[in-house]
Amino acid sequence: MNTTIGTEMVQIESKRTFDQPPAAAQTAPNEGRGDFDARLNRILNAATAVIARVGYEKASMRMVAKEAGVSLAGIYHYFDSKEKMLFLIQFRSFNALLNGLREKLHHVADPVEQLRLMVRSHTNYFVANMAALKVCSHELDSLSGDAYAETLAIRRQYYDLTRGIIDRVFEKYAPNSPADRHVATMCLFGALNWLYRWYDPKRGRSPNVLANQIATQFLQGILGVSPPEEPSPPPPA
Amino acid sequence: MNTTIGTEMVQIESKRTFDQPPAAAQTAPNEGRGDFDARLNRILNAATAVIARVGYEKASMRMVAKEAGVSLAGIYHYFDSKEKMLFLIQFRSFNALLNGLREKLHHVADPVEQLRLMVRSHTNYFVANMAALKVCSHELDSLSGDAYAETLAIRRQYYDLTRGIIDRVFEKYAPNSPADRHVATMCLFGALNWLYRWYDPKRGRSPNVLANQIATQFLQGILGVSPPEEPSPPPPA
DNA sequence: GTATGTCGAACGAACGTTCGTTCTAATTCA
DNA sequence: TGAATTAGAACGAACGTTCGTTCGACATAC
Repeated sequence: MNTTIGTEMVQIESKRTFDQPPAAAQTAPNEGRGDFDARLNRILNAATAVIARVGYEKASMRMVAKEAGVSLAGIYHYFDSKEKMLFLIQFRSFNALLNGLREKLHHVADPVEQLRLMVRSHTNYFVANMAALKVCSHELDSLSGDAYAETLAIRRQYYDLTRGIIDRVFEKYAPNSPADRHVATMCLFGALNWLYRWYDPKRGRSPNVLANQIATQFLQGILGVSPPEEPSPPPPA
Repeated sequence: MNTTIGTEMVQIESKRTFDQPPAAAQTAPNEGRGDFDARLNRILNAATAVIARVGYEKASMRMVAKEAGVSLAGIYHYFDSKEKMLFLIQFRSFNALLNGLREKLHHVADPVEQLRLMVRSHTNYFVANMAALKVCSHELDSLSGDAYAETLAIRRQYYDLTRGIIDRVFEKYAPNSPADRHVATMCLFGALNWLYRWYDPKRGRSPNVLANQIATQFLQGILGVSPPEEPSPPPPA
């Protein structure tokens, strides 16, 4: 099915199949789908909140049903299983994260600025979707089989995208650094993925200040000197 | 009860109470305790392995019993409950980590060297006790009530110890840095606690090289320049 | 216009399984 | 013998999932 995530469309499998062209499926061609999607999103959001609160294993389908205001059996009209439900949550988030970053990177060429962008993008998405990103960070191994492989593939793309930026930063500004690029990348992911354990946007520094410090620390850490500061307003958009 | 962890002794509560002096507790004064402790450790190690493998909620007491080669009911002679068992695992690890670091810090005065020591100590403990530290990093919220509060208190001590080092690094080498000390500290913990997700000592760089890179990146990150390198061999032990 | 048929959506109830924990009786060891 | 410790059966509770049914909106037939 086509589900809107942020601004991009991604293919997501749900229970509904579209082997037949959906032309004459409904009299009101969009109203039926709207109902379906609205309810799907409501359940997914409820599930995300519950899983973020108590963890995947402790989160029961009954809790999700209560939080979503839906019957227990009603949930199974949208997912085959609890595991597929978790898969959808993670898949949607990782896709949004990945596609959002890809799009933004087109407007920036310098690798240092790209890395700042990556950190800012990740932090902002985290602040806007705390529960979802907590589920993504904490329940990485709760899937198995094909579902796990599929999320792993997306995470791998996100890693490769970030790793490429870091490689270019090294190449351009510290080509002779002995630092292991993989270790450096995972340190950055560690700092970012650990956010869900401690960062509260309502109590701490603003997301932008936080992102700036993380990015600056990381860049100084691998380059050994203060990297060029953010150039005053970017060239005409 | 007194249980040996690494080289230090820590107070740990288990099922056995010592309201009575343990003098005449057993005919063989040390052999009985040895049996008890050996079996306790065997069960704890088995539980650590199982929980690290499948997670706390999915880890059943039956799995632990099988892994330890003990009957299901037999486990409950050593713990009141599954939660107390997890508590003991975390409590022992955090205590070992904390006391190990405290002891080592006595031999070093410069805060930069102290921080390198902290990273090396943490990394080495991780490599030597991968399953335990995975359980400590991943199951932080699986406890509740008093057990949670108690582990939180130890973690707080570990944070304070590290935070103090970082504060002194700033004070001595970059007193005017606008960086938030708390954010800096949590970035370091993020990089360290994320290790269990990706680092395999058998496949990647050696623990010492890894620790060096993490420490150097962090120090450069907050100081903006390469910090003084490790002084050649330490003074006579 | 009304009755009939169809289909997806949603429901409460129940299924079989597994969980943490407890009970009881047998066994072990000094 | 007697105290300590075991294994295995059994408990109630909670789990994910399925079942048979009902509801309501729309299409068709008369």
